[in-house]
Amino acid sequence: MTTAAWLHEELTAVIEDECRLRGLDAPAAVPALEEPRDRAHGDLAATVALELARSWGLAPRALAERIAERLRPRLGDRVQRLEVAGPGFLNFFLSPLALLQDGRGMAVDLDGALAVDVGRGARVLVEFVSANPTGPLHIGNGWLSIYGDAVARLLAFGGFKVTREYYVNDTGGQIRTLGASVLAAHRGEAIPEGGYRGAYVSDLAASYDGPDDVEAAGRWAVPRILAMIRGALEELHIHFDSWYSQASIEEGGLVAEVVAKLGERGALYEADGAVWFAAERFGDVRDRVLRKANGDYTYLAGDIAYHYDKLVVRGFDRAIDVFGADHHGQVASLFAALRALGIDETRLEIRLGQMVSLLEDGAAVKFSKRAGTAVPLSWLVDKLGPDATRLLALSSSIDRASQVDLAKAQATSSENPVYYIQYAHARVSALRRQARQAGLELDPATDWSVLGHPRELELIRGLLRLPRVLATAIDERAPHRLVTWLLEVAGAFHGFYHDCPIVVEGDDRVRRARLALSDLAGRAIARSLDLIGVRAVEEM
RNA sequence: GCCCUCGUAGCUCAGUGGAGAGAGCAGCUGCCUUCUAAGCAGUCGGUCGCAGGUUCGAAUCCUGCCGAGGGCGCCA
Repeated sequence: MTTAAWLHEELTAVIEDECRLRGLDAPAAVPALEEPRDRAHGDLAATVALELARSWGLAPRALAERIAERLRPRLGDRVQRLEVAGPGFLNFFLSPLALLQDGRGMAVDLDGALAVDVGRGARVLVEFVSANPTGPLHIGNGWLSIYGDAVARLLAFGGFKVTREYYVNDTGGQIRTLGASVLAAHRGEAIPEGGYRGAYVSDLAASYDGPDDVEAAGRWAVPRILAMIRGALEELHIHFDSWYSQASIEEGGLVAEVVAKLGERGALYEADGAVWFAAERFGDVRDRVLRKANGDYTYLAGDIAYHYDKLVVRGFDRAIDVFGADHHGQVASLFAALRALGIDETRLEIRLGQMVSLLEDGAAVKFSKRAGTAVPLSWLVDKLGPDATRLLALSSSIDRASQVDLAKAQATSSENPVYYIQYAHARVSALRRQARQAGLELDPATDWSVLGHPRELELIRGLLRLPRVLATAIDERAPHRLVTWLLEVAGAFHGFYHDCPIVVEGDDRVRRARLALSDLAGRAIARSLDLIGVRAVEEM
């Protein structure tokens, strides 16, 4: 057991005992100990006294003193000092021994230390990218593809059975527009108003040999464009388990079936020759058309059927959609439809990523296919490589509209954070090689008690933070938290490496312990990099 | 007009109920005859958009305002 877990147990025991003495109900749970930002406040801190003071009718400080007094005799040599500070914080100063024990424990069983099983085998469908197959992916698409892929990796690590799916919008007006663009280019005519003008259109048109029909040309072009999209994703090590066709849902009759189901539940009405979904009654901001006056189904009708397919027909326990903020308008409608269909809406989770823009000459330029400001994803990957691209995309939260400074991303590529992290791993790899050559055996269970340098302790503290960070990253679907941790721990490792000789150290016991610590850092970094899909290199 | 998201250092961003707010880049200053200097150390830099409120405690929660982005189609 880690020191933090053990302290939490002791603290809980004291508080429960104190409750009995006072005839009070024990709190549902004593919050976990926190790591204060300021080391002057100890290694771990508890805020229970502040939280319980009111209901116990005591001054927080007095309550903290009382808890501290009861706790002190139980602490032994793993805690150097317990002090009450500020308004009533309980600050624990651990003995180096406790940290070293925890570090050694983690080194001996890293898998055990990191294990989280929040998924319990639940089947989750993660839908992401799903960009219309009318042109190559741009950087904005790319950012969210990388995010979706990292979330899928995290969920799989967290015990979910994950399926990655790309929803292919291979039907409807845009495909006709695409077909018309290809045909026009094929005939050497001008691209029609509102059509697709990229170079890929003329490339495709050159090899088009089908009939002179807009539908046919569109259907012909889609798989070819999808191949381009797939290629760009493969470069980033993003693979899908399933490419799900919108047309197939329509042709299979599911759209009609689901619309009928909504009708049976009294959620539909007709007006102006169209079939409407009474979405407002189910929480949407307005009602929506599902079937147009001309008999065609709307995109929303297909999307509702698609989600019905995910959650009912295919029976996934959970569906996670990763959308760009420009699809924000769909969210309320989809949830309204789930409510109307009687499907537990908590099974659907929609992650909206804010828009990505390009920073050029200090001004943001939005990605727009029409305005011609969409930079192809593959262009950036060619410049930076998959690792730097992925790390750049994952270093900030998707809740924030991020700005990519292309000039900086390229010019400072050697100073890119990805190299800082990979360099730490490469250094560990070099140490392992040199240790082998020097006949120094790597043993995680070696005696760690010979360590104690501030750099060593700082690195161990950082490593011990990983289990909590990982759990949070999974829970919040926030891979950027792992990136933040990687940067911190890489920094701690570089500091340790700089000040603490390892293979060349004279004291053999210290050599072995430092090698074990380095090795642990390397494994923890490699594991985390793998979860965000960035390679851990052996040398640089 | 209504709805959603965001506003933190010159720039790009962490931190979303805990104690004097952090990192990287940019600027300035040191450190390579020992395991990779793609490194380490120091320094400069902030009314956490503004104003109220809730709380023992607010960058974090609530309200209003300002600013940015997105949405509000019988488009997809």
